[in-house]
Amino acid sequence: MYSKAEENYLKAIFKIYEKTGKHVHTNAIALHLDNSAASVTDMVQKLSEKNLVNYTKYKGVLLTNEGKKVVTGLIRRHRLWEYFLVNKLGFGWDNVHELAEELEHIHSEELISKLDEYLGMPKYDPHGDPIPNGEGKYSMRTQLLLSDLVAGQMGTLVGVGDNSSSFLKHLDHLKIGIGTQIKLISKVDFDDTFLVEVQGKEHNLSAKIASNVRVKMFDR
Amino acid sequence: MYSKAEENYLKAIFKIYEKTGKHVHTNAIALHLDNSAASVTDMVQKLSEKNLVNYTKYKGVLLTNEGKKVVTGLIRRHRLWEYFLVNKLGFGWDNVHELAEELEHIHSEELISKLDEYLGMPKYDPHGDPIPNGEGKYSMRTQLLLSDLVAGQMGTLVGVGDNSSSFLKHLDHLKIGIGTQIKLISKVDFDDTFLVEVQGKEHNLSAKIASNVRVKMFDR
DNA sequence: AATATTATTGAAATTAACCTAAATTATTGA
DNA sequence: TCAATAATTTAGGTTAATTTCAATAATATT
Repeated sequence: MYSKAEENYLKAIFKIYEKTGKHVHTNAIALHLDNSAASVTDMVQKLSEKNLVNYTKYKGVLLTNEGKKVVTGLIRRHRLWEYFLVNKLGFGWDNVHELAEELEHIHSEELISKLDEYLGMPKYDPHGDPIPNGEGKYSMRTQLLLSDLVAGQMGTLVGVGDNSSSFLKHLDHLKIGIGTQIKLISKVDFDDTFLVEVQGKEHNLSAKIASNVRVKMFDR
Repeated sequence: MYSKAEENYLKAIFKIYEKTGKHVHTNAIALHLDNSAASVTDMVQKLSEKNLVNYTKYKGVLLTNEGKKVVTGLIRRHRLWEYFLVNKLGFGWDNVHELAEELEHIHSEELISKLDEYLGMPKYDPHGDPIPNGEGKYSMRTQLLLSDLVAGQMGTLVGVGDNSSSFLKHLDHLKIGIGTQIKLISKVDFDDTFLVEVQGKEHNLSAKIASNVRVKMFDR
């Protein structure tokens, strides 16, 4: 199996690639992992040796299929543990990331498939992110950003774009969570904020918040 | 916090001390952990620096109170995870040791107290071993070895002295587990075996098995 | 195209956890 | 009691994952 360090590099590469869709530069990885660029070069060469990434000097890396498989496994474990921590042990959704980060490095296939079954094979984690199945497949929901709605439209919150504790705590405070129904009353151009209605109450949300809330439109 | 390696050394020292009750020699630890004696000396000196053991050159080590506290925490985590794996996820009792060995190194106090609560604060793990509470206290049951019973006496199996997979699988095969009632019919001096009755069936158990089965006598 | 900026690399050093081989100390049994 | 044997420690290395720092390559700016 791969070491914790290797796995964390692969995850970082995956995450950065998700945003940019281009070759992932060593510097970007160094920034993300708070490591020196020199360490990253070392590790990236090692990962390339093991055929987990394709590496071109000065250009950056891309995950190979093998590398993607490793990352999908990590994400599956991470999100299943988050689901367990929140829905069985009663942790808050703002509080489980670090623990899942440790638990995901336990590799037993049997453990994960039994945990999956015990949890009822959930499709989404507590932040609305999809949980890959045993084969690495996961469903993407058609979803929009709250900031992309048109005034008057209504949606159900299905995910958040940022899992930072401070953001999630803020949502908790507003009594907004997964499943909450949100109606966009209007966009306020003047200060680029969003007037919404949640459970009968009006709130004024910043653009930063609105662009980190993912909603699903009602089927009609 | 302490590293995995340090914790494993402390656990080994604890286990060996449990059996012998004397200073724990370098070689005994090396044997237990399958390390070289020289590595053990290194680590033991480090643990001594950190006041987790008292170390006398050429004589061996004893755990300090601090060291004992660390070990009790490890045992608590290990046994709670075993309980979870067996009673929630459906693992067999012969199959959980290695996984618990990994899970026990996750240090979150919140995780363990929430897990404990979720499990209903169990007092014994799936092998009948006591689970220390948050303060490190645990109850010892008055228990006997099956091999110490007198012919005709009956007891309930409450624990096993060996958690090896092969031993536990053998017990499974005989349909003997925690809670099983066992009656000693007679000791067979000739070949040092034990004739017992379990659920209406007679079995002839070796001395090795009988001395690794712990029973509690019926209260009358 | 020349220069400035940013990214990448190589070399040398560090730390934790190991190892082997050699030296030292303890034990024991003739 | 003292020499042989066993156990332990020391000394000196190895490996994985880091770091820092200086040199070099690629890219961007004027």
